[in-house]
Amino acid sequence: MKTIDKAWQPEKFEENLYQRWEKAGYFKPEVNPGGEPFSIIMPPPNANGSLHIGHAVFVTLEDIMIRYARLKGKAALWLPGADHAGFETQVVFEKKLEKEGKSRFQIPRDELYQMMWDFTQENKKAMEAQLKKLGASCDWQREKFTLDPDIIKIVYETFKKLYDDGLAYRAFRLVNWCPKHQTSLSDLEVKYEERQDPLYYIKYGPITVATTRPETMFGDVAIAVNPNDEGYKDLIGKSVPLPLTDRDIPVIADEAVDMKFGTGAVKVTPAHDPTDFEIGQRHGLEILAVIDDRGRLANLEQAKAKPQIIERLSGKRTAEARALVAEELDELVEKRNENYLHSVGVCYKCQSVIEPLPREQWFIAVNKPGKSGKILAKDALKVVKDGRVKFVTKRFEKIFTHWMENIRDWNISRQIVWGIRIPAWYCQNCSNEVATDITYGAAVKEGTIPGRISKISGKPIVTEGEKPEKCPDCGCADLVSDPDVFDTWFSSGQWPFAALQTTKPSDFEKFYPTSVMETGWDILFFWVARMIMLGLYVTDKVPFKHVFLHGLVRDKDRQKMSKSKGNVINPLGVAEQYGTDAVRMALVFGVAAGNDVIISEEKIRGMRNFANKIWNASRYVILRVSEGDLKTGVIGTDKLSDLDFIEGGKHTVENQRMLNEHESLKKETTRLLSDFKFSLAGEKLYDYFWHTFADIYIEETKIYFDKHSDEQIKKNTKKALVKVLSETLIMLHPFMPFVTEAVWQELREISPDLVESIMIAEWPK
RNA sequence: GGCCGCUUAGCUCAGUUGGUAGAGCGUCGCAUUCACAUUGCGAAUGUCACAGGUUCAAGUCCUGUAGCGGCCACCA
Repeated sequence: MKTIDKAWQPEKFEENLYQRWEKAGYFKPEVNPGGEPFSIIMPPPNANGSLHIGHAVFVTLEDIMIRYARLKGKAALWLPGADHAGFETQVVFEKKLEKEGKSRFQIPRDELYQMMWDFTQENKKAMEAQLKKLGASCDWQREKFTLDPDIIKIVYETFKKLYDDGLAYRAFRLVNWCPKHQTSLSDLEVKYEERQDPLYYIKYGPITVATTRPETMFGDVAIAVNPNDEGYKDLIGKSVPLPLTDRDIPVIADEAVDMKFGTGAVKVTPAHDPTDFEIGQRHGLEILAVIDDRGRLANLEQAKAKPQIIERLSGKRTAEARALVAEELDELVEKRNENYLHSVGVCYKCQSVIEPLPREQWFIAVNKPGKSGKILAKDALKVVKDGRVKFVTKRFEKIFTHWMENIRDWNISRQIVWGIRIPAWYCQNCSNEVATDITYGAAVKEGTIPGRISKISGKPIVTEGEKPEKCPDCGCADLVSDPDVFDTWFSSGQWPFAALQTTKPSDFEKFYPTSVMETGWDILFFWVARMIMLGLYVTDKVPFKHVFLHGLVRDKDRQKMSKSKGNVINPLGVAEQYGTDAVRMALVFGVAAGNDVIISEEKIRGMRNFANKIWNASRYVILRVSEGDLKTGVIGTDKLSDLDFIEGGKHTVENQRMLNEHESLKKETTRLLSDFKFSLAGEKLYDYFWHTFADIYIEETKIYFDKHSDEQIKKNTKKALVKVLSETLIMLHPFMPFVTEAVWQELREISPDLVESIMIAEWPK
């Protein structure tokens, strides 16, 4: 005697169902061998923590797309992965070390790398379990990690290709330096804050200059004025004394100087200010650095500072030095504008003020043609304009275009250990900068990372290119490797093709370009833009045909979720409490594409109620059709062998109306899903199932099950119930995979023609 | 400074090619051993920010105004 539970109990089903699906191979594209390829590369979550509610959004949306495609008979591949996440992870790990009273600067490079390797592997494992809990139907056998040796090999090949093409180059430039993390950052990783600081007016002999940063004056190499500024005409070409030092600096003329700002004269510090750097380049000025890696005054001897100044200021942090310099200058400070409002660049992770420092680093040229004729930014703009890459919410296309049109060269060197080591070597003898002849194929150097053996190649994993035998310029073997690692986005920018080229031999051929890239709009520039540029550059094809961007998750008061505000919803926690289906549905319901996702526990509870509604309405159908006992839930023995209606059979008007409405629902839902309108499709199904199928139709059937004795009508009504229910379940399945499958299995008891799993059912036509 | 978006029921938001305003949560009344109280039935609440315009018809298209939010930008 089989019974059916009175309520939907997700905890009783979810884990088992997921395991069954995975074991049956349903997550693999091979379940639909002849199907049209459909592919999504999962944005690999950072392996430095656990999944948060934002991850649940992408899992839900991508799983909806994949399950829908699979039900439509496509060979649907969802390729999972995890990201080592370079700097991000190192920041997390450094915090962890700090709590233990340690500093990363005390730990040898290889040892630190090893520690972080273990750290990310642990996180990765936990994240995989969490993705499964959320019902992600991705192909785990194709899972990739951004530090897999075969991925590193591809990243090296790309770098080499860019280098040979003249698009990856090493240059001595001003970079964004975080003095806390002691690494450079890309322009995107610098945030700007409005601040009020004093603006000092300082007398340099006959000229007064205005500055917010008097402490950089030791690096001054000139005074610049606008060539059209009558007031300074006579001074151009003359020299003025640099206070607190024993040297003079020239007065030069440059168009970049705004006559109306301050006194119309600027101190020029090429080593510590981007505009000044450019002025310096134009006039061939010395780059005199007086701030070190830790953001402290240094090199004051070379700057010819007076001895007592060197004594007093060397090693002082810039903020502290600022006040001290003002003090030393004394009456040379003509006046101070105390509350000058300006924006200051800070590190996006630690809010330390960014110091522009001159450093030798690797850059990617984005606006200039390579020898190949390719221009990264321009080519990327073109494919978007052509519609070869379509943004699902059109407005992001404008944002993308605007950014891409104003993009500047990209600094990819990071002075950290966690990441892919830049495979470049420098000759010690011929002082010739670069001797980078990268042999990437055998990316192996014994003992670099002790004890770390690749599962794939069986060789030790390293993050360095193989050392070239000799310098191509002078022939010596005295080569040293670049100590830096790549910006993590340089490797993740290659993710779609790199991942597909390293899973199965035919995957790239079959699944690239991928169908959809679904991710958060906050990484539109960081990631999506770079994927388009690099994907196009390396493969000559776009990496994806559609970009679907989702927003930020906020609470019901529109507040961003954060640990400090205490409004964080842990997706796994609420999934445990209300069921995964409820969480998933709550994350798409009422959310327009690209908009922020507003979530609250009440909303999740509402969707839990819906899951229960599905369960109970189905329970009713199963008990009715099988002639079971509605009260106890004991399923009867009657079965429906096929769902075709009896020839010439009679239908009640209610049946007929129901079947008609169901037909239009199918059309509508299919259209909405194909159009990426997940929210509308979900709402439609919700409304239909609850307020039409359950509230109206089922209620109507009660009447004629009780009152009519016509067997043919009864039979047709049963068939209509099962047909409408089973097809609606299939349509709901992408949204709520667990309850729909659980019900499907019960339904098979009374309708044996249904396929063994709803996952491999056919999308209703 | 440039660009983008938002303004619809008490709250949070949908609204698909312009065709008599919707959902979730909440509120009020009634029902209750009949699939489901994780329920059913019924009810209330909106000059769709404001001002113009196009149209037979505008929440939906155009122009302007106000408020809010976001992104980008090297102002010493």
